[in-house]
Amino acid sequence: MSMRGQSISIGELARRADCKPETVRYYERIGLLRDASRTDGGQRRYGDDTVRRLSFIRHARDFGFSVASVRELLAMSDQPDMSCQEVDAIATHHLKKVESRLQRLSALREELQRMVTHCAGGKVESCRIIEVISDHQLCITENSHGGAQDLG
Amino acid sequence: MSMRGQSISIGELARRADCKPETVRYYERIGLLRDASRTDGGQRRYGDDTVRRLSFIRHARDFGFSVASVRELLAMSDQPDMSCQEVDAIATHHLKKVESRLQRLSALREELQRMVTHCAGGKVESCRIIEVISDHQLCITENSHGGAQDLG
DNA sequence: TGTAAACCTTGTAGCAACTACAGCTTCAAG
DNA sequence: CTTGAAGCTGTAGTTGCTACAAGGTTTACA
Repeated sequence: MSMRGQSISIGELARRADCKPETVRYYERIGLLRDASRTDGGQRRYGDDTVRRLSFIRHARDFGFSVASVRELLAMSDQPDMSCQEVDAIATHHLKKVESRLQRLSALREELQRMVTHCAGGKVESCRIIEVISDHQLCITENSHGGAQDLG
Repeated sequence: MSMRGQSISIGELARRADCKPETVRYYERIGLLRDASRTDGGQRRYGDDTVRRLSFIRHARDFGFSVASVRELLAMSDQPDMSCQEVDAIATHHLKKVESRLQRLSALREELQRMVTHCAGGKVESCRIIEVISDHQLCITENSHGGAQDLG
């Protein structure tokens, strides 16, 4: 095995994949990235394969896939001969979740718009925003109820 | 001070505000709810005022306001004579965040739809989904880039 | 009055997915 | 050969809860 291409430091790797060294170490710790080879002094050195792998991870995370899903996607992409049914299943499942999130969020936007529009700028006593938050009855949409999922 | 109206247990309170006892204790710990009065045996007892306050908190959280924002909103609603400019500012700020989140999410949905639609169901080798995640160049929208914010 | 179920108590640890230190060592440029 | 940036490990913090364990209290019913 040649050492050629094992010349990228953790900082450089992070820069190329648009994240931070801490994140790289974190991914190594949880097993998304394999243990890196080291210099004599103990610093990590990477090759282009890891740049590609890390970029894949970051993009998938950007797309909103959970680390667990990324793990599965990585395992599958490591086996090019496999059927991609499972890949499709994960993506479709994710799409469903995104769609329902989208619905909730847009109901929420309408409610907030309504609140803000109706706030006359007077006293807190008669503030439309406080009222709507206090009394769910004043909501138009039923969608805006149902448990907050990290919207905040 | 009469003890009348201090007869609601933590479980009952939680039920009325649609959350769990653990959450109530948590809110007490972080100072969103004041320390409750206790029975001789040391159990918490509440009045209707707390039911209203907790409902307010839960609704605000449902609307996606952070605990920090809820804290500010509570402080303001405790002062009915104040101008509600700040309330409006918090809500408007929140609305902006919701709107940008919404845009990102809908770009994400399109990309996922495109991925899933183009996945022919063949081998992982030629899987459209894996390709798009691997290579951001294949994305249509620019919006789908920019750092994942708790999408899942 | 006894007892058993249902509820409550505190404290602690866990979740996701990082992020931010502190206190030290190593590397690379000049 | 020095200096300053970057890297190392390990641990704790973030947000907003949730989930125990190991006990104590309340309440309803017989």
